[in-house]
Amino acid sequence: MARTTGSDGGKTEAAIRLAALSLIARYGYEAVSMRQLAAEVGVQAAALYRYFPTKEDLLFALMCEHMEGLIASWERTRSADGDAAERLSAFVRHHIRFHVERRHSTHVNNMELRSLSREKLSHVLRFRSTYEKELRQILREGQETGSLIVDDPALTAMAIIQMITGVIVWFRPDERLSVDEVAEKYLSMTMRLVGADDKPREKTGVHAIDEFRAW
Amino acid sequence: MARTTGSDGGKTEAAIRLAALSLIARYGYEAVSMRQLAAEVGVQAAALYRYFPTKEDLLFALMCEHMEGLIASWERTRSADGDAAERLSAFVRHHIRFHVERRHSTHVNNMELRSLSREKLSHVLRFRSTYEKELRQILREGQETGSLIVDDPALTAMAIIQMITGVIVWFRPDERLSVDEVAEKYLSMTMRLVGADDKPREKTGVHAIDEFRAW
DNA sequence: GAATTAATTGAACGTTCGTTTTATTATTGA
DNA sequence: TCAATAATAAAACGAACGTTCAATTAATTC
Repeated sequence: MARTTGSDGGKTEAAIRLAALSLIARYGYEAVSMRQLAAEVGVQAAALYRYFPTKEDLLFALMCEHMEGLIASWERTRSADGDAAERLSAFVRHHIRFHVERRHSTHVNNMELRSLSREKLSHVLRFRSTYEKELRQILREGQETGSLIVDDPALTAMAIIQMITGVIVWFRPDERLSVDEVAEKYLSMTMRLVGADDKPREKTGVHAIDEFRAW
Repeated sequence: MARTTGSDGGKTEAAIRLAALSLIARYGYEAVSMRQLAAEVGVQAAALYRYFPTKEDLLFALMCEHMEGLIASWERTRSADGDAAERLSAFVRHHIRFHVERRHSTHVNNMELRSLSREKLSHVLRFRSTYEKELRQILREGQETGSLIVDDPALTAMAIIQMITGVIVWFRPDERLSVDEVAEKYLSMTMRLVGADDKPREKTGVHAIDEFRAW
């Protein structure tokens, strides 16, 4: 046998990406074999090589897609106006929602960096650094205007990102808390962490994003 | 050839554990082969099986050693007296120091859980839960006495642990910051996060641990 | 409807994996 | 000094790995 009825390159590639994210998130990149992935897609292992030249290229493609999506989504969401506290609120809310809605690719991006070659790794790290710089700039502005308590913007940015990304380690939808409830709790902790009161952000930040997200 | 001159079971096992932590932390459990590990130790692969029945048992032993050490170290450090803020300070300082000093085994414990079988996994998770409960109890006490702002003790405990464990991802000794400087910065952020001022902890917490750590 | 292209199969390649077995040597204790 | 035991080497096991190649069929184009 050979080409199957109804086969479509576009759909097959999408199915490969989806299955790969799910399997790698659960078992790890090294532990997932190309045959296992092919079986999940419902195809022979050789068919995968029509879409991705090597296993590592597949991993790299998944990571790039995630990071490009993250940066593009934040660029669509962020607003130039607003003080540092308001922009920080928007950043935290967006970050948590984006990552909770993409648990698998977030896991892959956080856990599988060591499986990339030097060049591919530095490519992904450049994406990361672009994104982290957004948070650092918000913190630095808050530090300069005195509206936020930020001892070390770079260190604080790492601490905040690790805290709010950590949601996906334990959070599962359909539990006692919704995504939005969790996001608000993490936002409160983040704002206290930088010495900003809850009050101002509740007046401004919430509804601007509410409209965008169509609650 | 067979037994080599000067060979010693105790030293060989220790060398295996050390090399395994280093290799697995760098390349990941699945990516490290028994032959690669044996070469790092300076021994043949078959010799490893005199100390660990399987590769997974080796990983499990490394994880248990780390968690038992963490819990025992905290039990030696913690003090029954002091308010919630003081006990939280001690917890954060101890956590950061312990993990920074054991970067490799911390990495292995955080990244390789998925490579364990169900039974071994639940064994390690029980260690984790024992340790996390210590932090939750501190936060709950602070919540009940009103000395700390804690909306949800379990959620706050996860957020704090993920933030302060994240140090090992970016922190390297011999840089612009020492371990203790980093620990103090994270402590400040943690205390603000739970709405506790810097002032009281600087008076009490620091010196009690200073003596223990022989600064 | 014939030619071309897209999509996939099935078999095979050489390599590496975790692990076992057997033999051999160093050390220890009587 | 000699048996017993501890520690290792060397070779081999079958299984699984990522990947390639040739053959084959479905869809598309003219």
